[in-house]
Amino acid sequence: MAVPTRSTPPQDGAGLTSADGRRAGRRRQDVLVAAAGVIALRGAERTRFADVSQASGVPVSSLQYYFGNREDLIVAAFRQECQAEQAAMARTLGPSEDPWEQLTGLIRVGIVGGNRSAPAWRLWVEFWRAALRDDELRQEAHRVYQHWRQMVRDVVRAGIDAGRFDGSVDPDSAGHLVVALIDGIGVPLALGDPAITNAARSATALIIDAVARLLKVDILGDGATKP
Amino acid sequence: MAVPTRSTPPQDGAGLTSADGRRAGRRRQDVLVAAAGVIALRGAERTRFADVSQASGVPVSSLQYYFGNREDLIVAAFRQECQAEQAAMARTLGPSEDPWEQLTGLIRVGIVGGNRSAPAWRLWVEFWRAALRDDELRQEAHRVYQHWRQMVRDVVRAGIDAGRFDGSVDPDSAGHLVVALIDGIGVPLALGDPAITNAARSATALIIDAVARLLKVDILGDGATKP
Amino acid sequence: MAVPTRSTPPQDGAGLTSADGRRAGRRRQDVLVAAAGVIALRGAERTRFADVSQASGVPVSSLQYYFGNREDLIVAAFRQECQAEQAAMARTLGPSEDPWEQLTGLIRVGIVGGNRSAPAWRLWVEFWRAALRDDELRQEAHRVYQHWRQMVRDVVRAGIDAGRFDGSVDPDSAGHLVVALIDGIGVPLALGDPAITNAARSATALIIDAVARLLKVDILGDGATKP
Amino acid sequence: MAVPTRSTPPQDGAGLTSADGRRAGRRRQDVLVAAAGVIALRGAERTRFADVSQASGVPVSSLQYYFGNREDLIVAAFRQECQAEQAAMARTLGPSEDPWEQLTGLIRVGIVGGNRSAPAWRLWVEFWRAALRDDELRQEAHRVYQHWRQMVRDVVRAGIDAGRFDGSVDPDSAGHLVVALIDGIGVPLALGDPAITNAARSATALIIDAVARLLKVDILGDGATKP
DNA sequence: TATGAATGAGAGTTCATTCAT
DNA sequence: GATGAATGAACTCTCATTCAT
Repeated sequence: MAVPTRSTPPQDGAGLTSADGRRAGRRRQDVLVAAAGVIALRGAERTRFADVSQASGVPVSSLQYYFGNREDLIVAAFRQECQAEQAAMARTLGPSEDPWEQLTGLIRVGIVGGNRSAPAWRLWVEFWRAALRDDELRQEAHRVYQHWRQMVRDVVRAGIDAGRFDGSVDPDSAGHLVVALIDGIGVPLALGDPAITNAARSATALIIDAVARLLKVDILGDGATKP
Repeated sequence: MAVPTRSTPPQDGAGLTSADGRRAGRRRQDVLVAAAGVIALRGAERTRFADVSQASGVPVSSLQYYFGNREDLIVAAFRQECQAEQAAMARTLGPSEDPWEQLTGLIRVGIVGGNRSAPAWRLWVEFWRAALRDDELRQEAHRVYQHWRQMVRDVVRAGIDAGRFDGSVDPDSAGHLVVALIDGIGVPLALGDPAITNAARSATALIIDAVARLLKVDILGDGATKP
Repeated sequence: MAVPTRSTPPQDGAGLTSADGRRAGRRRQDVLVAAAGVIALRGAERTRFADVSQASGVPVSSLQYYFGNREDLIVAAFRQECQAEQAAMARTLGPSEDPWEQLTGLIRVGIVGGNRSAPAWRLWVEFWRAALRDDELRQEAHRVYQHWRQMVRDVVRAGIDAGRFDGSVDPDSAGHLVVALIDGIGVPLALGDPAITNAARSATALIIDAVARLLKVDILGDGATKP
Repeated sequence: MAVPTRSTPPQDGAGLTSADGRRAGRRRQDVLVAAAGVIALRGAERTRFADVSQASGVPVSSLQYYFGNREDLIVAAFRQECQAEQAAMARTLGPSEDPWEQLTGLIRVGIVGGNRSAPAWRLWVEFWRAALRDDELRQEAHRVYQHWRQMVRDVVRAGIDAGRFDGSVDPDSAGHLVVALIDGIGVPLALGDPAITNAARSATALIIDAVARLLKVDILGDGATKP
């Protein structure tokens, strides 16, 4: 029984579940996804209203009506992407209860993203760049990092408790390191570095191996962590 | 072969050592350093001729006369910065002959940069962003990565040969991982992430520790690598 | 003949007294007063629907529904203000029967307006400016001037007949001059000219004195006009 | 020996007499005159860069290069007009040494302006309106009024000293009144009020007559001021 | 009747670039 | 060789207005 009204202006973050706001949310959402695509393609600074308009089919003035500002549109697109990423992360933890599987799952999702590695990484580089000078985005970035590391930390702690990971490992540090490894391998991936792209061992395997080494994982699950 | 007049519209990289072209080279160099400063401050896309002019004291039209294009000026500034970074890296290897000390030296320089961590990292993030869409800069980035990893690889190999690092370590992988760890920790540093900035263990210590763990370094140098 | 529903898209000037159109008339009136306030504050050209909406609490699209056009809304506001002014003038004549008192009353009201001199004068300057290029407003301005001068003329004539003013005075000219003096002192008042605002003799006294001089008023009312 | 260079950017008020600034001054001056024309025609608020560009033959971006701002262009045009007016006033005093002739000269110039009465008055109304909300223009307006009144005051004082005007007249008040009369008659002139335009006695004669009355001028110059 | 949603038109402003010394 | 003057192009933003309840 969707009300066939046009749509309502954003209300930023709200309205996703409101009665007839669903369509508004839809349109807003669609625009943001389109905007994120443009950003990945052209870069945030070169993302014009005209580009997003063309990509989304929404008139320029409507975009301004929805988001107020070019700046705000870009920020909204980034935030939406961050939320999507975090949601994907959270979903990853579900399937298995094994800490190591959960951890490798997180790493895999972190590196490969929504199965389109390079473009996704380009967007992240754009995000970092934008967050350098935008307070709102910087806060968002801190939140994302915090969430990221916390998920890793929790899994590592669980792994230690379960005797799967070496007890000498500091879960906090592990959180920092795993995230750093992922971001750090993401940069050359974004840049299409042939040394990574064509590496005998894929980026993901490389990182997972390193993490196994760091945690001295008991890969077999027999309680004997690596020497 | 001395150029009798002041200087020639640069020819990129040439003339740096010519007799009185030195002065011209100086000016070019100074401008590029100033430009890099502006880029770190305002972002590459928002770096206008007027900004660089103000920062360097060189008139706008002279900048154009020297570098031709806004784009070209930015690219030149980035390349100059890359070269400076690589030179700094190379210098780091000199003082000691001990592989572990050399390696930690590289890491230290990589993370702390020219003793102004955050601003330097901002410039790197800008560089990655710019390299995403500029062929010339992307090639430059690949070169930088290659050089980086090679230095690490060589040191690791030497360390293994010397029995300081665990023999099971793959020097190639080590190169990738060390560089990834550095870049990966650099991003939150650039963003002023409080979780890193205020961390009990400094970013550098964190990374060095992780690398030690990965390489099972014989820290004491007694030939017994970590278990 | 009562209009059964609330009100009709105004028809300019009609419906003010209809049975329950009174409410609608009220609202229209209120909006126009609010609009006049905005005009005095921001200037007619910079008076946007949004401003009047905010000042009156009436939604933008309702304003358009009521008044049709931005232009038309502005014009209506000015006309309403003119009518109010003329009504105030007419009321002034009532209390006294003495021509000189009536004349000074007119001058006083003309200069001080609705007891908020400067803002009122700002509105008049706005009105003149608007009337320069709007036929409807220009006609209105001519009407206002005519009415103004006529009131003065009539009072002057009565004063001459009563022997209070010098017989050599031409009532027509007096009308022009008195109105000119008032408008002419109003301009610096509107502009906050310190030379007027802080003048030893207030603007009103200055003008009344001059008019007395022009008319050679027999101030004492003893039949002996000034020499 | 005019240097055939293009022109130099404004420097507001300066450069009118500088060596090669003459051409710059010329162009600037021409633009301002053209702008004043547009303002009189369309009103200051509706004066677009495009209008002035068309009227002056100077490209829009050059106008911005010269004046920086639309606002600043308008202000400059008004100020230039004010200066021209004041210069014309000052010139008026020269020819005769007779106070009454000087005074009527001032009045005539004040009312008729540069021999194009109505358009000139439209510009003044625009000026007042603009000065209502622009600090710079408001100051300018105060200066113009001050100068205006001072000229009248000085002439009146000279006239009293010479026995041509009645000694009971206060020169200060006379300054205010004469200026007020002129402005006050200018408004209906600007509005094309038929009652003034077609008046048997022209606006100028009307005002001069009133002033004569106020000052009890000894028109014949025989030392006997009017009774 | 009255109002929120959406959009087109128009204008200012910034900035790289060209031109002429 | 080096620089100031001038200008065109591009883009954001504001705001009246139309449309659909």
